[in-house]
Amino acid sequence: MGQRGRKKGASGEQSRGLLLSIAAEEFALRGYHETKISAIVEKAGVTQPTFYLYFENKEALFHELVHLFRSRLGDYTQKSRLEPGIAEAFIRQRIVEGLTPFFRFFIEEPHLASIGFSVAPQAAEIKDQLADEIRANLMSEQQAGYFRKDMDMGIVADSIVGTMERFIATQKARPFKQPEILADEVVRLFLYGIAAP
Amino acid sequence: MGQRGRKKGASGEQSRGLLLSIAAEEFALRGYHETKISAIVEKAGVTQPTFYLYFENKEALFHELVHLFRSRLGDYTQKSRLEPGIAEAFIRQRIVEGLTPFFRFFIEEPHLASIGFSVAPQAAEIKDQLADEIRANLMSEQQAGYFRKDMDMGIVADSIVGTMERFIATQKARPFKQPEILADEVVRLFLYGIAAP
Amino acid sequence: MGQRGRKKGASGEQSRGLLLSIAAEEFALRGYHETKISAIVEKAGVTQPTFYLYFENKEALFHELVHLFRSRLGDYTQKSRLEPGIAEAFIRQRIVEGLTPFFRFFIEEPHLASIGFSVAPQAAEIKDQLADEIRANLMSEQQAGYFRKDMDMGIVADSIVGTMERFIATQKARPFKQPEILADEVVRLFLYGIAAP
Amino acid sequence: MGQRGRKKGASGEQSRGLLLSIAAEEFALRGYHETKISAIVEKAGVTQPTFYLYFENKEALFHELVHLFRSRLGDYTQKSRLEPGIAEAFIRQRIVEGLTPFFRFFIEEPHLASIGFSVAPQAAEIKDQLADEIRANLMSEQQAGYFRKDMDMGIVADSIVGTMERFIATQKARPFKQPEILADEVVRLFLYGIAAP
DNA sequence: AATGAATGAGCTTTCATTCAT
DNA sequence: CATGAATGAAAGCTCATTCAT
Repeated sequence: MGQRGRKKGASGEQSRGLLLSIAAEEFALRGYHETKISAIVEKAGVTQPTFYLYFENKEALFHELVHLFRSRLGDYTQKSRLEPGIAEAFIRQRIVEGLTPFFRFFIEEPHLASIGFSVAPQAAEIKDQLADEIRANLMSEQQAGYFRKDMDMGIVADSIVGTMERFIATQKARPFKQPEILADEVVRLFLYGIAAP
Repeated sequence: MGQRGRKKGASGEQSRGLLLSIAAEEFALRGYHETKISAIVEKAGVTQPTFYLYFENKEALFHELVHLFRSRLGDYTQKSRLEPGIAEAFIRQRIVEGLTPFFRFFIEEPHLASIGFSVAPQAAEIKDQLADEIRANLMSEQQAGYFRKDMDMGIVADSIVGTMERFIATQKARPFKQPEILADEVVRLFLYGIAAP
Repeated sequence: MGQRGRKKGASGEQSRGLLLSIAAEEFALRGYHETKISAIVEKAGVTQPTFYLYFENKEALFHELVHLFRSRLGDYTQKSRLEPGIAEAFIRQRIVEGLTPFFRFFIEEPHLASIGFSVAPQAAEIKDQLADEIRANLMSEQQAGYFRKDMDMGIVADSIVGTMERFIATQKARPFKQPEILADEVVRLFLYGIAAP
Repeated sequence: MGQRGRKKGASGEQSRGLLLSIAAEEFALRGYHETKISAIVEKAGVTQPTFYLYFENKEALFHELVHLFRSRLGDYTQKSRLEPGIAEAFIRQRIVEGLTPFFRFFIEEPHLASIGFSVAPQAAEIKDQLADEIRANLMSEQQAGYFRKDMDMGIVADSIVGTMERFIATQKARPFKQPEILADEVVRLFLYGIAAP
C-alpha cells in the first residue's frame, strides 16, 4: 500500500489508494463493524462523499481488500506446489522455498493478512481452502514415500495453516525474523518434530 | 449450557441460562455485532426488558461468556503442566493426557470455544496467553533434555495453539474423532514430525 | 383517518394510526420525496425509531396507503357494474348510484385519493385500470343499445376518469356539493352533453 | 426538442439544447426527484460542471421546461377563444378547431406535456387555470344560448381538462389518432353525450 | 467550452437501552 | 417476573453543487 501523500487535489488514483490503505489498517485493527467510514475519510483528509467516489460502499471496499488477499494467496499456493520427481535430498529445500513467500507476504502486508485470515467472514473459508491445497500437496508427497504413512495429512495441513494464522496475529509482538528463517524453522518442526533425537 | 426448556413462566435462573446459551450460539455463528439482542430474546421467547433483568448489557453478557471460556481454559492449562521428573518413557503419554481435555472441551462447547478463540476481541490475547504457558512448559522440558535444543519453542507453542484454533473452526466439517485420538495424533505430529523415518 | 389523540403512552395501534394519517396528509400535500419521515414523526409527537416500530420503511408506509386506496377503489368499481337487463327508465339512476360512492370516497378521504390518483408512481396504472373497467361496462351497455354506437367508449371512460382526477385535485377550492348531486351532474353531462336541446 | 446530435465538441447552444431535451424526457419519465443531474449529463455525454454552464441549477432547468409548456399552452388557449356571433351551424366546427392544436401539441411534445400536466408541482395550478379559461368560454357561449343552461360549466371544463390529462398520460399505449379526429370525438362527446338518441 | 476532483447538507435506517405499568 | 412502547445516538449513503485547472 505504501506512502501516504496528502496533497490537496491529489490525482484520483492517489486518493483511492490512500483510502484503501487506511481502510486496510482500520479493518485489521478494529474489525469490520468497528471501522467507520467517517474514521477512514478523516484519516485520509477527505470527506465522506469522496469515499463514495471511489468505492461503491463499505462492503465493496472490504471485499476488494479480501479479494486482493485471496488472489495473492492463490499465487503463492500455486507456486508452492511440488513438482513430481524431486530428489529426496532437495525436498526439504523445496518445501521451504514454497513456504517462504507466504511469510514474506504476511510480513509485508500485515493488515491485508489479518483481514483475510481473521476479520473477514470468509476467513474460515479462505483458510479451509488453503488447508485443502496444502493437504493435497502433502498427500501426494506421502504417496511418493517422502512422508510417513501413519499420519493424517488433514491434521498436518490444519496445523500449518494454524501456524500461519498465529504468526499473522502475533507478528508485531514477535522478534523479527527473516521469512526464509521462519519457513525453515516451521519446516523443520513439521518434518522432524521436537522429540530429542 | 445444554437443554433449552422454553416453558412459559420459566423461573428466573432458567430464563437466564436460556438467554446465555442462545447468546453463545448466536455470537459464535454471527459474531459480536451481527448478534442482535432482539434476535436473542426472540429465540428465547422473552422480551427485551427481560434481558436487562439478567444482564447489564450486551457487552456484559459477552464478557460473561468470554470469562467462562477463559476460566475453563485456565483449568486445563494448569492440569496440563508437566510435573518435573517424569520418566522419559511416560512423557508422551503425559502430554497427550494434558492435551486431551482441551479437545474435549472444544468438542463439548463449540460455541464457547469459537467465541473465546475467534470472535472475542480478546481472542488474540487469550491465545497469546495460552501459547505463552505452553511455551514455558515446553522450554522447561527442553531444558530437561526431553526435546531438541535447536528448536524455537515459541514457534512450536504457536503451532499448537494454531492447531487448536483450526480444530475449533473446522470441527463441524470434520469426521468426528475421540478427543484422546486427536490429542495423540497432534502429539505424534509435534514430537516426531512427518518425515519418513 | 380521523381523530388525532396525542396522549403519551398511547396504545400502539393509536400511534400507528396517527402516523398513517399524518403520512397520508404529508404525501398528498408534498409528494413522496418532499415528505420526510422526520416531519411525520414530529407532527405525531414521536421520535424516528418509533416510526420504524410500526412501518418497515418509508416506502412500505407509502405502499400501504396506496394499497388502501386501491382496495377501496376496487370495491366501488365492483359495485358500480351494471347488471344486465335494467329497464331503460332506470339506467341513468343506476349509473348515478354506481358513481356516487366514488365521489363520496374522494370527499371523505381526500389525501388518500390524491395519493392514489396523482402522487403514487402507480397512479397512471391505477387510473388506466379504472378506465378499463369503466370502458368494459360502457361497452356492454352500448351493445345492449343504451348508448350510441358511434362513440369510442375508450375516450368516454378516459373522460370520466379524467373528471374524477380533476375533482380530486380541485376539491378544496370548490364549493362543496353532495356526492349524489355531483354524480348526477356528471352523468347528465356524459349522457346528454351540453348542446342546447 | 428533436434530434440529438452527440458530436464531440458540439457548440454551446447544441449542448444546451441536448441537455434540455434529455432533461425533458427524464423528468417526464421519472419525475423531478428521480431525475438526477448525473444521469442527464451522462446521457448527454458531458460532465456535471458543463451542466452548470448552461443552467443555473436543477430547479431552473425544470422551470424552463415548465415555462415552455405554459407559454405554448397559453397560445392555444388564446386561439381557442370563440369570437362572439358565430352562426350556430359553425359552432361545433369552431370548437373542434380550437381544441385540435392542444392535442397536436400533446402528441408532438409528450414529455413537455407530461411535465406540465403531471410532474410539475404547478401542474394543479396550470390545469386549474386552463379549466378556468375554458369555463369562461363555455359560460359565455351558454349565455349566448348555444349550450344548455342547466349545466354547471365548471364541471364541464374540468371534464375537458381531465380528458386532456388522461390523453397525455395514456398516449403511448393508445392507437394513434389524428389530432383533428380526436378533437372531433371529444367535442361530440361533450356536446351530445352518449345516450342513445 | 469543458473537466477531474471534491464537498455541504441532509435523509433514512438501525440498535442497544429504558420507562411506566 | 415481565412487558408494550418508546428513544438517544449514531452510521451509511446520496445528491446537487463548486473549485482549480
